Amino acid sequence: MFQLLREKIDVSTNFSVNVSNAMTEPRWLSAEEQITWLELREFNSGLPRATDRQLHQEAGMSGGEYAVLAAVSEAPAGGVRSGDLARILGWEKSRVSHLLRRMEAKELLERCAVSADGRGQEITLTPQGWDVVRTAAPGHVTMVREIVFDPLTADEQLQLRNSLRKIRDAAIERGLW
Amino acid sequence: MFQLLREKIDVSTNFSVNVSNAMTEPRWLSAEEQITWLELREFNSGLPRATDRQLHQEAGMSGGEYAVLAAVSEAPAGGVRSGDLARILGWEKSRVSHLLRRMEAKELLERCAVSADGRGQEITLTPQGWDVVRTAAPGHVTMVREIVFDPLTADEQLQLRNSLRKIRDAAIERGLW
DNA sequence: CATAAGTGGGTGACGTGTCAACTAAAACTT
DNA sequence: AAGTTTTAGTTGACACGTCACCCACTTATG
Repeated sequence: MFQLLREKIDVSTNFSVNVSNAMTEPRWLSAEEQITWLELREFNSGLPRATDRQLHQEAGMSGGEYAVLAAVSEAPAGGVRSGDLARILGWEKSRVSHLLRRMEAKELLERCAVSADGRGQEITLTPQGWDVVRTAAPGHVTMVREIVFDPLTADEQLQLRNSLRKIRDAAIERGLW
Repeated sequence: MFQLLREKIDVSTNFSVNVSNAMTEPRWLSAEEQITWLELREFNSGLPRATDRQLHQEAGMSGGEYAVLAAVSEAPAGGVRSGDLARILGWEKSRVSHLLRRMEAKELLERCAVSADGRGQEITLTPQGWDVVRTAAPGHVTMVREIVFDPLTADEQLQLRNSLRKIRDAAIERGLW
């Protein structure tokens, strides 16, 4: 009936959509649009699942952990503030906080108070942390290249990127992101 | 150092990558590729987050729940087998099982044993379940249209879909998906 | 100086997805 | 008919992201 997003008239159950919601009938998705939307959903879950699985199997690490290790490894020697980390990764503070706690428990990184600001802290990789990124990076980058770049021409890659950026920018502008 | 996926030579710490991993240095991502990859990651988390939020606020429902309700509403009157549901949605059986249990508790649907196959079951929407999809659908489809279709031309939509399909097909073929 | 407002960061509950192991009922096999 | 293998579906442990608060420290305002 509501095949993921399209309205399909079914004579056996005649109901009236939208008596209260809005005066105008929404613009339902066409068959074409629906295929695109499903492809998008499939992609949104499938790609992260695939890359996460690779990381997990080959490096015993989640995608989030990799992102954090990589971001911290990028930072100036002194360490990073966890708020900056949140900004760099575009994550919520609490998400960062939770993940840092788990990673600290695994001794991948250290959180130590910073003198200048009583509430701040600085994150540094432990030697183990360095080892882990270092050994994980080659396998991960290879996977990423194989899965997203190899199947596309340079032109398609650019087109794809631009389309995604357009969607994101428009959404941000409208406060939907 | 490992800025999410590119190698950045840092003279202060000279280590040798890949002593054990593989003989050949992996093909690191170029600056361009890296931007694309980050855009992809951002998209993969951002779009579901945005649509889920809309659904949650306006319909008190998760994206997964919407998908199940929609899929079941599409099915022939007799109900769906949960295995078919898993196939339709492309989900794991356990994922479906967990979600069905929660949704049954909310009385959005019913699971009843089917006579023909002793281990099977058929899922049917409750009247409440119907109500919920029916009222949620217009708002959700509007959101989807605004966030992914409105910002793109018809041509871009098609290009996008094709690129995503290419990536997915190649990944499936290689067993990466 | 005191008090209010803002900021850096943490906490706990909750819903979710994954994996691996499991039960029970078909469906083959000989 | 007895044993083996599939198949349908469940369960539990675990990691994760979100949300809504909360706490401690800093900064601005009076």
